Amino acid sequence: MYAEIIVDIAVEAVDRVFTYAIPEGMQLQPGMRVEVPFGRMKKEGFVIRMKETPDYDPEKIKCVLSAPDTYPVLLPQLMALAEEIREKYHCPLCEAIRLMLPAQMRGNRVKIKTEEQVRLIISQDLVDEAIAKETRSKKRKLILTLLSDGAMHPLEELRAMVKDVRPALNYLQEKEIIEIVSVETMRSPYTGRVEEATERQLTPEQDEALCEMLPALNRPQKPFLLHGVTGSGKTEVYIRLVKEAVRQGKGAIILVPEIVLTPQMIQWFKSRFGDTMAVLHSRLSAGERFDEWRRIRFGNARIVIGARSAIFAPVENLGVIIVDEEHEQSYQSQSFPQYDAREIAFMRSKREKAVCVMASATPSIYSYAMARRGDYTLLEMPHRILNRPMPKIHLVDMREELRLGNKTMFSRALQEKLDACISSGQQAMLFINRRGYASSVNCRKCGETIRCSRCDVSLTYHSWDKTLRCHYCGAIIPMPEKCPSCESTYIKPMGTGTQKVEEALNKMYPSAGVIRMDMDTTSEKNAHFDLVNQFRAGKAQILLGTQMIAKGLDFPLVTLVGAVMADMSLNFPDYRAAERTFQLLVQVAGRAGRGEKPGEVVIQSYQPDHYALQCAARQDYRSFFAQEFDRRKKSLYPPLTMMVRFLCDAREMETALATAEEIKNRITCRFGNTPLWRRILFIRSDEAPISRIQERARAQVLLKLLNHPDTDQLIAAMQEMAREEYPAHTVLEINPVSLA
DNA sequence: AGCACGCCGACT
DNA sequence: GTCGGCGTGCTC
Repeated sequence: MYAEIIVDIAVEAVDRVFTYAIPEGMQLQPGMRVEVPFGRMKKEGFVIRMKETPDYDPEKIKCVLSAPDTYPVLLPQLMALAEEIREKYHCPLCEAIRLMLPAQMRGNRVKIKTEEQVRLIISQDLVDEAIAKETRSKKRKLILTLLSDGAMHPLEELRAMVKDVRPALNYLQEKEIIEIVSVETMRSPYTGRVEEATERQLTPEQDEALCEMLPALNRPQKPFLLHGVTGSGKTEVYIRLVKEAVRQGKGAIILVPEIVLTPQMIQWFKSRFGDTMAVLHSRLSAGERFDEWRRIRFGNARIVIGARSAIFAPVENLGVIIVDEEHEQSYQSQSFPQYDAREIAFMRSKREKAVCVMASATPSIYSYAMARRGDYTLLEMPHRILNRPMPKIHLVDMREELRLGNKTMFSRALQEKLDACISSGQQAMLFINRRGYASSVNCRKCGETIRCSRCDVSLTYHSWDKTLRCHYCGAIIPMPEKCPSCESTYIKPMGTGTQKVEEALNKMYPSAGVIRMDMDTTSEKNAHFDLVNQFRAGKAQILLGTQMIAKGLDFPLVTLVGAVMADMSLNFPDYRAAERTFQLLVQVAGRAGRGEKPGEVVIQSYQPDHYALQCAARQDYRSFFAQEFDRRKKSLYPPLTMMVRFLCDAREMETALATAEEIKNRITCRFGNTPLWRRILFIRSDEAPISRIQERARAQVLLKLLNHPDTDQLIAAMQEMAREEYPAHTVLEINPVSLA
């Protein structure tokens, strides 16, 4: 017998199967991992298929060396999916396969944790006799009594019950009364009990959405886009759907944006599904990750909740895929291959006939467009559970405040409501999308802004240690006494950041307690979790923070939410600025009024007429979508087109620019006279918006491509181009998350 | 990826 | 005359 094998080398030149002979007695199946001789190297590979007769010179065929596992590490469905990924993202097959295996599995560095366990090896009826005979040692008597149930007992357990247990055990082992064996164990981060949560009555909206989705478990259907407002109870719908899948003997995958941000989601699922659930996210240790993977692979866990890469979990008989907060950018991988977990979810659900649900309170423009076109089935839940009202939203024009002499960062409206909220003992959340004390430090005399010496960005003042910090390279310098360019001492922090707001709040409400959550206060391991819990426990009345407090948190006592500078993200040089601002504001506003008391929201803005703010204030997704989609269509932006960018970085801007220019010219020469040229709507090479980061000059080639089946060839060609060597280091980005 | 094979410049 | 530069090309 022969096996066709993909060798684990990520290069196009070897991205094809090689035929190996299977030695006598070796049991191989497609999907298994093998070690093979390759050239004069020893390499890992994957069995793609078995063959009776080789189509390669049998004289030259070598033998498989070994198979490290006894089972296929790749399920057939996932092997097929890997092939599909190779085609779609133009990567070698082994790169696609790597996505599907826990990192430690490669390179044979798998350490399987073992635990010593003890049990009786004499028959049950001899035990009492043995216990009776143990008059010499109380310890041995106790051990035998503990073991008399015939079950395996972890050595640790005995150690806890009997001190200095080892000699006694050795004695009993020698007498062949007990045996001590090593048993493979799992390092499971979330072992635990099922605390049967009270089943909540579904609202008619939830029920209707669920009833639409359930039939898809048995009859393949288009993916669903579940558009449910904040607080509409999407999680409960997921749970019911998964429950039914489990009842039918199927498994489920639930994707969440960043698992550390949604501990609540895990709690909910854990309380319903207990140990049949596995959790996969970036903060697990290598060992934990591997064990969770094995629990899934061997069917001990059939429900998987995890971040982006969990879409590749080896769940057999997959019934449901849910993508929660579908609009989040974190579903797009930033490393090669640049897959999008939502696309993979779609591909996988189609292949495995699973129900696919994309859900959000603020669907991405892409998904809603798909739904409108009929590629997704749209389900809407426009009301909150328990007839709770949506929060009342006030949009405040900060220009008007200034005109009336209010120079503080809080409008009169926010100030009043904050006063009322604090004095009545309730909780408030304030959102400001910038960390640090101020946005920049400016010289009042020459107008100069203090910039990072290594990056092309302004430095941010941090008040607690009086430093200036670069948020791109992390550089820290002491706050200078005078302006670096004109030596004037009249330099001053401008604008507002979380630290400045914190300072103001502490002054205004000395006894209320303020918790600040941003990159600077959450860098330690459990800081995020701890701060959230402190606020939930009522240790402070005000939670202040950046993006990270905007999503997924559920504090029932919060009745007031303020967005201090709501339009900050609106002026980024990015075509998604409006979409991001809208999403952020709707999500932030959604934190208010999640408990019994209704919530209020104050959105402060200098551009209150902008449709992103207007629509957010009305919580009017449809209107926002209509206007944004129209704008994208007019300006030819995604999802109607594709943005592609080569990012070239080098020591000197000259080099970076030259490389960008060269790439642009090569594209022009190569495709200028072909029909594919018509798919390129726009090509330009120039400096990147942030022209220097960490002392590296940045230039770019920016392309806008028409969505068309044959655009794929262009992408493939560009991917190849990006791999070549240039004077400047070059990477290709497809629909990049940031255009900085 | 790694390594061999192969065709042109300065040295034991 | 050789030692060695790293440019193509192959690996079952």
